[in-house]
Amino acid sequence: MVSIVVADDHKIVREGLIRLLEAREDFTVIGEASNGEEAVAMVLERRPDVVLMDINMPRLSGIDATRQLGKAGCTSKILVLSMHESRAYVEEVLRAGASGYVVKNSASKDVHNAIDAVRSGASYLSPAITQQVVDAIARPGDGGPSGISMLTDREREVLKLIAEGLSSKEIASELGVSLKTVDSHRSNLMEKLDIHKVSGLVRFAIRAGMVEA
Amino acid sequence: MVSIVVADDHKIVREGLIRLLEAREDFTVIGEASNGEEAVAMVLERRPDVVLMDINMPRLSGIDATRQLGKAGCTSKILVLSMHESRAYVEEVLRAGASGYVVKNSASKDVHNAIDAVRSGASYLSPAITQQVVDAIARPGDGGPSGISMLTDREREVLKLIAEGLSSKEIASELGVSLKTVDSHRSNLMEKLDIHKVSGLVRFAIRAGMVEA
DNA sequence: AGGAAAACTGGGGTTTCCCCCTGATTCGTC
DNA sequence: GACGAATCAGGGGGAAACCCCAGTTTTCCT
Repeated sequence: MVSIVVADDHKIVREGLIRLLEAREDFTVIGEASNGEEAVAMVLERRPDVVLMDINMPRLSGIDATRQLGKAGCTSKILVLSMHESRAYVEEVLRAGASGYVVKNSASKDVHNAIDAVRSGASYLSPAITQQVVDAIARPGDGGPSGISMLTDREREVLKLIAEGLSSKEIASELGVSLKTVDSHRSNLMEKLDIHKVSGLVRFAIRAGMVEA
Repeated sequence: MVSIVVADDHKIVREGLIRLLEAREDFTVIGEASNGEEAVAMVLERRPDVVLMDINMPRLSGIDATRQLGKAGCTSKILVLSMHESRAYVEEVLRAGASGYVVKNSASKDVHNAIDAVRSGASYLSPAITQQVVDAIARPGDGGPSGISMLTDREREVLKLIAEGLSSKEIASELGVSLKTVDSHRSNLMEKLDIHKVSGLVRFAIRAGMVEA
């Protein structure tokens, strides 16, 4: 019997997923969470075999939740569910400690297979993205890890706030640092991403799932 | 017996929805579509009682698909499924001719109720958004349709280029007009949309489907 | 443990661009 | 003629982008 916690911010999606999971008699859903914080707390308390975690969630993203669970020494296998197929995403998710990455455009059978895979200690990547991972490995000199992974935590934070529409001054006050510091981070991340316009940063942040469109 | 077509670009979401729908014995799903064009073709061919339509779909958005079905004289009731709760969305959806608006953060029971409602000729709006619609009606002078429809062709063109990352100077040369003209359009469209930051414009343009993220 | 590298922090100054303001002219439509 | 749309213009305030720099802390590697 495989115990599972489902985390997704949309109730109806959660319900649907649970139905699909419980079509397998050896799967049992022991909890559901509607945001990242709730997911972390629930997983640490109930210790499921597998966590089916959406990326886009309020309060704490699925990626950050995965990271926290890893630091907390949690042994539950984490299967990330995402609507994005971009390489940057997959990298981030796997580095955060997830065991699998399933795109939402998968059949329920694929999810079943993914759960079986991570249960046995393996990794699972949706067919749609394995090719991209292979591509990424095949050409390591194409400019590096494609973006977001080369940013520091602070730079990611600043990027997110830029994309949300805050001015540098507002970001400075939000983060409790000086305007000049924000300016530095801003310059540095623009240099790293080779994106030198706000519009480009916003699109990048949206593609990367850091902010909603 | 109520016949239903489900349109959503994520297969797993479709599957989940179908399960939830068929939990009601008087509901039967007679087709599923993964994009707007497919949805329009299928609905016109199979004439379901109800269409459960996601907004975010490739090729043709759920809103545009709804509009096309209306023009084609389709009598199927359209129930739009959306992850957004903003007023601008709801207005656009209803003006496109949909009979209902259900946020994804609803329980399956709500979807059942919504289908019953539109079947009997009524409208259905998720509790989360009814208040917003009431607000919008209560103050009709707050700017009108609150969206892209109030922009002129030229302003839309400028907005698109802004969102694509061009500077005003580049837009001017692209359109073959002076920098000052672009500046005017820029100011005017910002005023109309009440969005005064590039980041906000980019997100708006992406939501409106004018540019890719 | 010790040192190197990176990250985070802060500052000064310059240039460019954005944003808003007030105007104006032409054109087509109602 | 009134109106809206599109075109163009000047000027001013402010933010952003880019340049230089440097101190502190954290992280990483040997």
